[in-house]
Amino acid sequence: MSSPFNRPIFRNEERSRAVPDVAVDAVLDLRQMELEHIKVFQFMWYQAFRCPRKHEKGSPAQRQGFDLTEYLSLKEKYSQSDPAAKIDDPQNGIGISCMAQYKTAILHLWRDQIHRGVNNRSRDEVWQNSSDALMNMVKSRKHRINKKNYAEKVDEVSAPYALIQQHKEIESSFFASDCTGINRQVFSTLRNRFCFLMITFAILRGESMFKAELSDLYGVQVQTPDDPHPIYVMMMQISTDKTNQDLKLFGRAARHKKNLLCPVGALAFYLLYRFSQTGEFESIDDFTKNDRWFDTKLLVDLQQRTNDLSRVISDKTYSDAVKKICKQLGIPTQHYVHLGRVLGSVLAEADGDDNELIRILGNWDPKIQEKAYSSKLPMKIIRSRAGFRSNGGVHYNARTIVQPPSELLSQVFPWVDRATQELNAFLQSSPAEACPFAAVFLDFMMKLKVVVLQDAAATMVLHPERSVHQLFQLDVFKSDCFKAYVEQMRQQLAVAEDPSDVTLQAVIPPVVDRLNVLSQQGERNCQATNEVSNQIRTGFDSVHVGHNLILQSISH
DNA sequence: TTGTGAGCTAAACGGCGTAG
DNA sequence: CTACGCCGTTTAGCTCACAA
Repeated sequence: MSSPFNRPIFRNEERSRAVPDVAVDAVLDLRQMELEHIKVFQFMWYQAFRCPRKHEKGSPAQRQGFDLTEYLSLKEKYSQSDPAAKIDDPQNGIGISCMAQYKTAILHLWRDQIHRGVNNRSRDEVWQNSSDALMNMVKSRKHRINKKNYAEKVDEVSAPYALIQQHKEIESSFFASDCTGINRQVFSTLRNRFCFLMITFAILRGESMFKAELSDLYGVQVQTPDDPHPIYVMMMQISTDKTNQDLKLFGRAARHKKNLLCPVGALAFYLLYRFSQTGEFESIDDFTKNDRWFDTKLLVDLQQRTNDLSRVISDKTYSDAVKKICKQLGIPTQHYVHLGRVLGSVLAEADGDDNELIRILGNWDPKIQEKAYSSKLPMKIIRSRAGFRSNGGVHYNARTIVQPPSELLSQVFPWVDRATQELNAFLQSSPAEACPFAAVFLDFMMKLKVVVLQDAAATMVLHPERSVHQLFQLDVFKSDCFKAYVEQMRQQLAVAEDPSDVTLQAVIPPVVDRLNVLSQQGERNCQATNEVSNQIRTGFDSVHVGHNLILQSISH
């Protein structure tokens, strides 16, 4: 990990080749002089207006720091622009975070100079308002520059929605069904799949996984008197994490209801295969010596044949795998290592889990979750504002499930199909290009086609007086096909008038589950089983029995 | 007493490259 | 093909001081 602050900054005077620190290096040009406001401002001004640096293809990476030539040409350029007019934004510039890092490095340097007695200026004489104004300018210009460059919007709004729809596909891709023969991908796919599921369902950070050791794992079995089956929870101690002061943090995940999504099962598979390849514990028969196995990492690399199982794998290893899959599935996202954490949090929110609990599971400081991860999908209130009960109950909205015939669909927004095809063809032929938000928008328009027809048909059925409106004089609504569709809608809506049908149907599967479980429990609950079964049978026999009775039966 | 922003810093990301 | 290093840049997210 390259970071400006992973070592003492100004300990050594000489510049070591091993120092990767960008901000520090940039500031190096200031080190030989006594810091004072003008120098600092010029330095920051240059940073604010220079081009972001990229790797030159083919040439070795070269550290740049303060480029005097570039500074002078920038100065020339901006001195010519009309001083009365607002200063132009650069085509593209570094962001506020980078500026903030420079500022931090400068203030460190200033303190260091004070400490060494080579500078006696106050902070205000080094960092003045004009420098702060520069910072504010960089901060506020981001939006303008994005707008001007037509920056992708995908991460701001849409990514979580796409994730919810596709997380099962992500899992299957990790499992890589083509790993049937002897294949060196097998190990890494099993490892990455476990990593993904664990991060998702325990809402972890990637690095908690990378740094975890086998000796951080243990399990807890929980069973309340009402539980027919125990819940087995896998616990992972997190001893090093972003910030954890003196607190010990945990990753927690239970065996998942769905076999394929189970992180504990994924771990079991991964370890089975790994041990079969490494034979690592076969030679350790003495678990009384901690030093013999405590350093063994949970996630290891077998590819490089370093045989060092205490080595932390690089985050890139995992993120590249995730990236590949996202690309393959056409998932618009900027998160890779973080994908599972985002996805886990978003899924929990969509399931209506309490935000406080999400924070606890994700080991989050309050407010960070809302700020950084919330899908902006508070489902409870959204359901309630859409006219449905906000807690409990099933979601039932009859008009939304009557699928319109394709003949009608093709007449609404006819351009969408063509545009989608063209976009797909474009993405296929030039995978390097990415316009994810276009795909998301087209997907939305596809859905709106259906909405148009469903709501129009429902209007015809429920509010026929509105059929005289100009809107409904459009060709599509005049066709026989549409009239047939309206009839279909009429039937569906008529059926749905009887809510007990709906609720009863929704309740049946859990009831059957419960019945099966009870009968498996045998004698212990024999009496209760009969009682419940009888009540439920009565429920099925009579149409008039509401779902309350059944729910009652279930909860007893 | 609770909420908030500045400050700081670790983690993540992206694009290049190399080794096995 | 996987793994991972390097460099530049952005994001995540905690702590603390201070305001409301």
